[in-house]
Amino acid sequence: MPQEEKTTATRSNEDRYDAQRIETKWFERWQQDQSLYAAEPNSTKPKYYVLEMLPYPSGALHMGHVRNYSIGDALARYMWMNGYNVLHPMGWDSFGLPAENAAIQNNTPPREWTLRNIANMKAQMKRLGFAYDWAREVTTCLPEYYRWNQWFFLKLYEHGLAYRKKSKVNWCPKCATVLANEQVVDGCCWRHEDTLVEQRELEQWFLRITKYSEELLRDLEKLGGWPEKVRTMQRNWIGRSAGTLVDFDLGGTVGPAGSTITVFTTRVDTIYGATSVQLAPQHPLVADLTANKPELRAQVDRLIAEQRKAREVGDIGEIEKHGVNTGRFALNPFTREPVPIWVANYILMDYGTGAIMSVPAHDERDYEFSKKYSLEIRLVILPKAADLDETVAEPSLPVTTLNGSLVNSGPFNGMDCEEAIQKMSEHAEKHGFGKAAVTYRLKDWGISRQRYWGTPIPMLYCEKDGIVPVPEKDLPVILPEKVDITLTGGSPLGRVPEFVNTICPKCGGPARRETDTMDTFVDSSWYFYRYTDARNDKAPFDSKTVAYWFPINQYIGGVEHAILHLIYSRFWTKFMRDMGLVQNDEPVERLFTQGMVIKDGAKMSKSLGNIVTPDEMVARYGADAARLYSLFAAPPDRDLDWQDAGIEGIQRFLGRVYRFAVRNAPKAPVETQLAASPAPPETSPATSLTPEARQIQRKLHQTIKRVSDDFQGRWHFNTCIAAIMELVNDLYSVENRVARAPSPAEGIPTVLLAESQRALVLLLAPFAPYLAHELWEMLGEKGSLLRAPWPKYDPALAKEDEIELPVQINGKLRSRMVVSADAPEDVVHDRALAEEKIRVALQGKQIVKVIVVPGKLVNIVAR
RNA sequence: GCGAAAGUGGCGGAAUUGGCAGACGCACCAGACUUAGGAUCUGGCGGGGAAACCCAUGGGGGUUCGAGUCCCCCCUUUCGCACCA
Repeated sequence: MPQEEKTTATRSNEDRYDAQRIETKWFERWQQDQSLYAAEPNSTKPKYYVLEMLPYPSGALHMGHVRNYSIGDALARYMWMNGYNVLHPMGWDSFGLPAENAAIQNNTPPREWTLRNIANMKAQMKRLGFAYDWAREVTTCLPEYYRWNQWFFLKLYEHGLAYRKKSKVNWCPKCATVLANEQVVDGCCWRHEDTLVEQRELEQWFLRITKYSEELLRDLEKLGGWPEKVRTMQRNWIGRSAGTLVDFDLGGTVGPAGSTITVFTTRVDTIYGATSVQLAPQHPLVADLTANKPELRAQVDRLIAEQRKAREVGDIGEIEKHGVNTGRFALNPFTREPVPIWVANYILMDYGTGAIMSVPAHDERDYEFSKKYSLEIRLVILPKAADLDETVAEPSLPVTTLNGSLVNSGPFNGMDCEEAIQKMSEHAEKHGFGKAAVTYRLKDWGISRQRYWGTPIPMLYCEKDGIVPVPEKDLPVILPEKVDITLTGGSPLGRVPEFVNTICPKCGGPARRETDTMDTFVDSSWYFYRYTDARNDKAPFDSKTVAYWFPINQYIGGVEHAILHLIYSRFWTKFMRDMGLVQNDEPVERLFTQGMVIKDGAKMSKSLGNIVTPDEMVARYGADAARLYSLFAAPPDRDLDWQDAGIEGIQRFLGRVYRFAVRNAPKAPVETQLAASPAPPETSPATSLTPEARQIQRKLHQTIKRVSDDFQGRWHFNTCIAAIMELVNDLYSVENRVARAPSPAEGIPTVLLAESQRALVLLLAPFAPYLAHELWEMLGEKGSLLRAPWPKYDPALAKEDEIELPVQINGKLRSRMVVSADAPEDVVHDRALAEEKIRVALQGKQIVKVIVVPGKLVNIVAR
């Protein structure tokens, strides 16, 4: 190659990296082939289902989306290149409140607003070059999708898993609708963190997710590919607690005849020490206890106010314990002793039974409370340690250990706590005043929403036949278009007579439709099954097709869905399995939660004005640069601090790659220089290479190894992109050295150069697809880059010939020496001691020990 | 209060099993090419010191030939849980 061509860059337009030109060219080509990223039907390849969480079409993509999809797209492309049949779809979680709010503000119908946003965001995704199979696109707000929500609802109803009940529900005044428990955070609405959720008594549809409480908990053990953090959050949310229900008899003094107070306890072994019963202020019996006692009622109301206030502050744990004595008594069924009934502000109605037995000697809260009100404290458990220690007369209270034995407990004296819990539960059950029980924090999923933009619940109310499901053949129940959606006066659908008024399919008489719509988390509970068979109009999907693709091999999204979407969709899968629709117990094999994109130390948000938009980045730097930077700036599981200057560095790097390729573009078709397959060992044996060529070859194989390893393991794309940069830096540095060399024979063999360029393009393909395609074409390659085999590395060629070993004296660096990489230990040992600097430093000292760590260092211990 | 993760140059971040702390990138400095440079190429770049060297991974102890990495105590940040009976 003539030297003039290899010197530093010239200013010609040809070798300028013009991201817009390259990306526009390929963007247009990709638009013409809609099947480019389609999965192969009847493929013999192994399948791989990679999925990013579908977005809500809010209007435009933000950088968090770009990051999420850049990770998924890199993986999808990598798996394609590794010979997998890849499913990589995308869709729109397109029902929901923002569309209604926008409609109210801009006077645009929700449907129009939503579809316009989808069109915009889809165009953005395409421009960013994400490889989605758009033929499988799912849009949850269209009847072709939501009819299956309705179908599933009917199936749930048939199986007794959907039911209607009147109950206290969470109401957000700003959303003007009911919320699920999962949508309440610290007593406030998940969308309005400053808005306290109210309790309203309403008739609502619930899904019986609690039927699967135990399995949802147990199967978390199977999800080894999930972050431990997410599993812990789900475990906490399900909140399993094993204990005993015990009825305290009221002796007919309170409430209807035979009324009892049922308490839940995990420590029934301490029941002989129960010296009071505590009720939540909202407990139903409180009404009877306070009947004709306005003074008492007022005190209870004060307790309720205290609870509310603590919730508001979001710190119920810090509430000062207060209680009132009702003056009534309940019988401890074990001792037949009457104990006073109190109402206390620290007892929660929504946990357990809303009533507890108070055992001050063996529970910290009960101890604190009973001390305050001078209630009796009765010791019934002796810790083992205190038994042995003669000098301690009384163990310090409260004693909460399970490692003790019972005293003052009648026939149960002397038993271990564990044994006593079992025996006493059996005893209670045998005598009809209790039983072993498991309680969960998880409650049934309330899905009714008093809003317009959602799936209509396919139910009718007939005066004669009561609740009647819409017959399957009448699905979908279409969401009407022209609806007044202002926030006043309950469900908007209730104001559409032609929707509400219908005919009962049973009796033919008049009937009213349900006017609430479904929680949008219903939509996302099963959408990923629909992708496998997205255009099916006979069923939500074909079970055989699902069996081929499921479970999802890799799911990628934000950790904010750890308990909402990710627990609902696990429930949905288990229900569908029990229906025989799917075979898998769990929808997602591996879950990856990427970090947030932040800027200037805060999450990007309009109100803070620290927004960087993808459109802006694509226009200024190109899609490749935006994507590559979102992967390079931080490991994907950590938060990413966006810096505008950082993306410029990435753009420079892409320019360096491009210019190197242009300078060294093959003069003849590649086929004549290089065998068709990338088989480096044969094409360029290490032995005959100049040091420069060998350096490139070694770096090339090391880089392939590093990038491949990262995809297989840690997904630290920041370091593997850094590795590719190092390779490019080495290519530049060798190019420069060769250009300055006296003899042309020092050059890099054309074959090795071509091999390096080819591998470089392949390594970049998952991260920067536009540039990779451009260079692939420039190399004269004809086949699809997406299906080109991922490069292989040869460990022998990746190995260093010589290494620089540090030589330490007492752990301090004193010298360095270059040795052959496989030099035997004794040679390294002798060389180290012969080093000039070492000899000087060791003068007057005595060598105690020499530690040689092959390939790492030498440390001489001397005194 | 309990649990988890994190804390490394001016900045984002490397250091996969205890083995040269600071890879890669940004910013900055210098040189080259240039009418010009917000382009490109080359080199420098933790702090102190003239140098030999010394000091440095939130702070303090410890284990070890050797600690960013392991152990103990403490501080800060983020996240999760929080009177769960």
